[in-house]
Amino acid sequence: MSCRNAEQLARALPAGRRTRQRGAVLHVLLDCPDFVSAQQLHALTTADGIGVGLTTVYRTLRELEARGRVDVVRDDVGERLYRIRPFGRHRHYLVCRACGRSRPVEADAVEAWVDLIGEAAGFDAVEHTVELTGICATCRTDAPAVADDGEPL
Amino acid sequence: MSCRNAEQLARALPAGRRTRQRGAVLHVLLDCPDFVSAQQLHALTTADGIGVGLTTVYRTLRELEARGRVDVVRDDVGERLYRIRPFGRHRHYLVCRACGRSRPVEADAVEAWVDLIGEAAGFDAVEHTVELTGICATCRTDAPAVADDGEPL
DNA sequence: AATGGAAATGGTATTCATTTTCATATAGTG
DNA sequence: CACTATATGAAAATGAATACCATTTCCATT
Repeated sequence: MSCRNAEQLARALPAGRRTRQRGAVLHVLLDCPDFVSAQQLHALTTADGIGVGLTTVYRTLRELEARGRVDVVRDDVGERLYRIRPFGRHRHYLVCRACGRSRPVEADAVEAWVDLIGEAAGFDAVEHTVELTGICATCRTDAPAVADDGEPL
Repeated sequence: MSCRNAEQLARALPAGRRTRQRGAVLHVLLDCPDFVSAQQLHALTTADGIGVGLTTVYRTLRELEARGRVDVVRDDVGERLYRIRPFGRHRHYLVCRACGRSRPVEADAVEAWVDLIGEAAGFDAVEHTVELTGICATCRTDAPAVADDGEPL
């Protein structure tokens, strides 16, 4: 577990008290370049020896979400997946359905479109979610990352 | 419960056998201009006297989804909401967070953007979900449709 | 360093949408 | 009408997320 993101961690933290558990959740999140679930984070902190209760993981994630420090998507089961917001502002992602790797995409066009639509319809306080999934070039070329039954090979 | 959508119903049905239950689910769906949950559909068919088992409601909805006859969104709890696809093809919606009323929006720009992004990133089989929510003009002007605690007034 | 109270933690129980199971009923064909 | 693949649905299972609440911890203050 590296610490190269120390200042980013410090920036993300300032919400209430500094506790071992919140630090652990953030550390794991910062080491995950892709979206992870609360359950996975719980397992990862446990594996790291710094156990964090499931309740606290959920609470911390909700707080980070409220503070706009993470982006959230839902997988096909409706489970929430979290990822540290890489550039400080709201982003959308293209996620590979095979390997799970995600990359932020340039979405200014969509933001503008949303504003336009909302205004045209006379809606206030318009919020939006945009999620893109596909098969990345690597997974198309290489052997599939998962078997047909969904089990890792 | 009107029958003005008889031909639409007939077009939507052709999947497996013609049963009382599937007809009932479709009837209720066609009478709902907005998104409804599986649980609500189950309650509605029960209220209509044409009871349909919860299992069958879920099965029918999954079939309709697979056949592309309904659009699906998720509410903030992750619950799936269904709506008959009004123009035969994939649509996106602007949903009022206060009254729940939804309207399809013109999203060709987004479809084009998605294709562009997918191609630029070298992704295949790109799928997307776009959901817009806001407060409609009526709800902004009139008394709010729900109390602060979320209970209907 | 000691204190005290507000904030945070986490094990357990609960909720609730959705899925699975499987015995029974039904559609629709021959 | 009989027969069989298909459909139904009650009950049980699953699983993410939340509520509860006794216990612990942070940290400003003395």
